[in-house]
Amino acid sequence: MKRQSSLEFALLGLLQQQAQSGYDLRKTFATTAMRHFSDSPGSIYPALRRLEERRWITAESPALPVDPRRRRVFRLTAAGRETLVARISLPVTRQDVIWQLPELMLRFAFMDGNVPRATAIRFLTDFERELGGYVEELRGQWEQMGSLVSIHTGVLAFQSGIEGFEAQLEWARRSRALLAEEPR
Amino acid sequence: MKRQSSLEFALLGLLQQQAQSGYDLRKTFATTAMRHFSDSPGSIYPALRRLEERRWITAESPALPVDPRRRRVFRLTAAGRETLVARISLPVTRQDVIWQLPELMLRFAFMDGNVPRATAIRFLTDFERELGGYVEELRGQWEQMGSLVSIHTGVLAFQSGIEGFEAQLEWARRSRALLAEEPR
DNA sequence: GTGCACATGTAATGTGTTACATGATTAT
DNA sequence: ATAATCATGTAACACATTACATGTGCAC
Repeated sequence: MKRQSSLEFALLGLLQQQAQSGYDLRKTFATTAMRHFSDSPGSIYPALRRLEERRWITAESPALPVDPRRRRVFRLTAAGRETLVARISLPVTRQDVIWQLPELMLRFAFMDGNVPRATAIRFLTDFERELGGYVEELRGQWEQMGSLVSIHTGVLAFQSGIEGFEAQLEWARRSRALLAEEPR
Repeated sequence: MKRQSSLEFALLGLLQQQAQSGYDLRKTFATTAMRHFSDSPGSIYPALRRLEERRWITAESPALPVDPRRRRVFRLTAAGRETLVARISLPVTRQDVIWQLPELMLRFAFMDGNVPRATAIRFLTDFERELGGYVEELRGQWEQMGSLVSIHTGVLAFQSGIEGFEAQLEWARRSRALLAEEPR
């Protein structure tokens, strides 16, 4: 039961949306908002091979008789889809909001078409609870840092973190309301 | 000219503030806002040894004749201090705001007592410029995602990212004003 | 015909993670 | 006495990064 890496998860999610080649995926990582993933061939091709070995994706050789550019287009298998859905549906823990915020957002982003809307709403509910608790905890620490006689960059940096989390909280509340209202 | 890891940088910064043992550092990582660093012994002790080998820190044996608990208290050397200051003073690039935001905040947090206030102000100026540019770019992508007939979690997740960055921008502007006003 | 984008891959290296291991001191 | 905390360490493993390597098709 080895936990797959974030990169592998991202690859599964992208391949669920659209069957494509390693090169296509690299371009996505290089040019879109998923930039924080490396687009280096040394990370992506080995990761694709691992997914292939686990039978979560398959490579179909492209338009015949031969594609001179030997492109390999990958698509999700049923097992891959299951893995993806399982990962997306994981509960939101305090550990996640502390250490894995980007991955949580990725999970939310991949929910479309993979899980019912109720799951997305539950995700946001849990997210608000855990993140809210964490922000309170941080606030407590912040107050103990004492009335700053002069301005310390350390305290300011800490504040920046809190405000970032608060923005995410706000976003979650708004998004949950949107999803709840929205018909269908 | 090998680039040191974020962990090594964090260790240098903490040791500059206070000479302490590996165990103390682990506790800091485990309990404070620097939680996103692992507190596992398998990461910290080897990292401390690397820093020791490069002569950036030294271990002094504690209160003699013998500390039965064989605590090793580390402190920065002059060379270590130089390394720390150099890393803190690095220019803020677009790459940094995209891929290394947490590390940027760490650099800002460690500025106190290590670099003049003007450096902190310049940091924020550059930070605002680069982050502002990146946010504009993201907004452009967002508009091209098209008027969402229905609400997609993907689009919402994207929005969350933008709003997070905007919160950081706001913070930078406010903090820069504070630093500029503040006397001394 | 030269350079660039397409397309995939391997090898070396460093480092973070997890799990394991050891032993002393303090609290109950 | 015995559990928890203090304190440091190693070994196995997986993974990301960087650099290198190869070759095609197309545009100018």
